[in-house]
Amino acid sequence: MSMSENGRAGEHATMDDVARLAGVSLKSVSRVINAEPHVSARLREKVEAAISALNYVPDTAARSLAGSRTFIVGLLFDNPSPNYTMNIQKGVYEACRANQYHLRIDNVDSSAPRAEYEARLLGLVSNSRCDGFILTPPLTDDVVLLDFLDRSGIRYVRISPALQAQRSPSVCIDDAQAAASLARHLWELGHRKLAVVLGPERHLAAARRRDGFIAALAELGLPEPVREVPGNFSFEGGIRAGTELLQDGPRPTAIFATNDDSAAGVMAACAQAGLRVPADISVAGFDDSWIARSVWPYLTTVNQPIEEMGYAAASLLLRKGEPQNTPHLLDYSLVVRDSTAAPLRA
Amino acid sequence: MSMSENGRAGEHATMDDVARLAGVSLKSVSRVINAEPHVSARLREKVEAAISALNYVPDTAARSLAGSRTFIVGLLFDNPSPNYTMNIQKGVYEACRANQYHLRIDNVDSSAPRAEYEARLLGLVSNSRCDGFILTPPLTDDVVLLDFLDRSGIRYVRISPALQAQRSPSVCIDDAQAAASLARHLWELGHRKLAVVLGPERHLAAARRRDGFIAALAELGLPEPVREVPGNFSFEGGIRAGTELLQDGPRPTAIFATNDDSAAGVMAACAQAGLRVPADISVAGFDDSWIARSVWPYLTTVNQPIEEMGYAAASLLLRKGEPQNTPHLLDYSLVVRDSTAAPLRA
DNA sequence: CCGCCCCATGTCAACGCTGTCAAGAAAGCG
DNA sequence: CGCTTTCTTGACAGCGTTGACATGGGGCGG
Repeated sequence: MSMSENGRAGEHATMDDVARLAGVSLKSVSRVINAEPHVSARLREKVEAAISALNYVPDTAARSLAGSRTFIVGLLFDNPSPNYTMNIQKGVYEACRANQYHLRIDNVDSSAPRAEYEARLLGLVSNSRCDGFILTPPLTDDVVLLDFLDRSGIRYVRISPALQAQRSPSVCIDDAQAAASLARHLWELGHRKLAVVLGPERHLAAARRRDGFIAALAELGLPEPVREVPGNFSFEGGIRAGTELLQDGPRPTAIFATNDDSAAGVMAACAQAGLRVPADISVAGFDDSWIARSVWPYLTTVNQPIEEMGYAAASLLLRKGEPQNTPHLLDYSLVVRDSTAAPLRA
Repeated sequence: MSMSENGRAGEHATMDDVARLAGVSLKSVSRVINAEPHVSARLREKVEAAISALNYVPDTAARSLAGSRTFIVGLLFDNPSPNYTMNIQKGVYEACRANQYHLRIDNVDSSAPRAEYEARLLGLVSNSRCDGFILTPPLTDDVVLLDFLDRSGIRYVRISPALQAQRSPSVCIDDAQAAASLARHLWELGHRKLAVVLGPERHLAAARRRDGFIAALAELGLPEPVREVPGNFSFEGGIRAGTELLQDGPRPTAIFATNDDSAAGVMAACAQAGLRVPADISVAGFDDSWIARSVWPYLTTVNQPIEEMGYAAASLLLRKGEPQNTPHLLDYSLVVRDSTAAPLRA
């Protein structure tokens, strides 16, 4: 109906205009906008007509000044991997938009000195006047932050928390099961000499991936132990880990890196060592991030619905009523691409 | 001085509290906060002491309701490449933070039908009540949007605009010169058979890179024409372009892809064709995005200070007084890594 | 048929800050 | 030394919305 006909520069209709045009009181307009009960259908219609005729959009500043809500969701990042961050952000953004909320993004840098970092983090949270926060790893497991939020009565939803899953609403996938499905995939291809590239020590989700992977193989009856080398979720770390695995000891026929960046690094190490993926060696990652399709061959990995997780987290945060503290589990899926294949017969 | 001592949940000090503690009027506090003239040093000190004692932070909602500013900068994206977007965002964010501004991010999707896209874009701009906008390509060259902003008297700064450089404040690098420096690098290594992978047709910056590259070679006296194949700034596009260049006709000894993603694709195509980079063929990109260090060998490329561009753009927007419409030029730098080397003697 | 309660709607004072205007103090000038 | 100008400070009314409360009409039990 309403054309993009708002006309003159900077002239915004106010609630007053709507009320006058609809012939009702200010408060009634407010009621319609906020979907409050005790509004007759007729009144609602009149108001809605006036709103769209005037192309009225409520003024957020006035709303938050008068009311108790700010209509802002805070998204907190620390040390972002660009792809992950972008995807989360996109999902959260869409959910905010659907709920007429705005998104405020803040970065903290945990590599700063702890005291400074903490001061900044708590300052950010207490001064930004958001209606709630969405936390991503590793902030999800920062006990100081969680304590502060709880103490202040600020709502928050965590994405893929590793600690105290029952402490707050959260969304995540079953990392262990997901890694297990990858383990079965490699097993079924015929791989028996396997290795894992671990994640950062404090990243507990990475540890769960490792555990799920190894447990699944044990269950399948893998004869020999899985080799494990450290990694740090980065491409360089992947190169180092891959190099280590290829140089010393018996060479694995398949390597599972606990995220895609590491896996890409492992593939680079293989190329350096003159091995062809997947003919000579299989490599698999985890996340299905953008890099999984920016390497050749395309990476076999586990897809986490990252954007969807962001969307779900924001929806959880914005939903009225008492939040559930049980984790909201989303589906992962195994994405078989070109970096895994049956091992050559020796 | 001030500890993170703001104490009880949700209790924020107001200007009233500050005024009372400092023993001055409300308005005086306001003056200090807004750095208005005509404030004695003594008064300023008293107020500042009270502010930090109370850990006072002005309420943005009230400020924007009462005043004419909203303290929000809008950052508009369309079809974001994750790395580019993240870096711009980071720079803009930091500049906002330095100026006590907040950042609002909005995405539009230009692949939607034109009418819908336009309605959304203009709605976004006119309803979001930002003090100004930062535009990134390709939004920088959307004439409908620019007209609307100008007509509405809304300030904006463009990052790397391609059209009508004098129309608004903008920040950019000299794409042609940057590509030329890459051309000279390849020339000096001894390459004489060169090829370019182009960018999306409408991306004019990509065209400028191509032009600068070719012009520099012509000036150096390159005996034969540079081969050109289409690309679309994506990894897949790079693979296709690379494959095309390697299959038909005389094989180039060096390939310049007009962005890093394409370059990574070209490298993948080389690997598929059994060629080794840089021994058999050199590859160079443009952007120095994150992918340049997520491939092996690490990519030789041109560094655009993307984050800095975001920072500069926001600073320009927030600076008081009449903005300059001459482009704000930032420095690029040639980043020589491992993907380029002297060609083998035939 | 009366009184009570509930539903629909309205009135009005905040919310925390800035813009306008006024007033007092200090400084400049002849 | 008195008058004007300039500098410094303050009083007060909104900004556009919501929350608390008031009001009046209709349904329902007794």
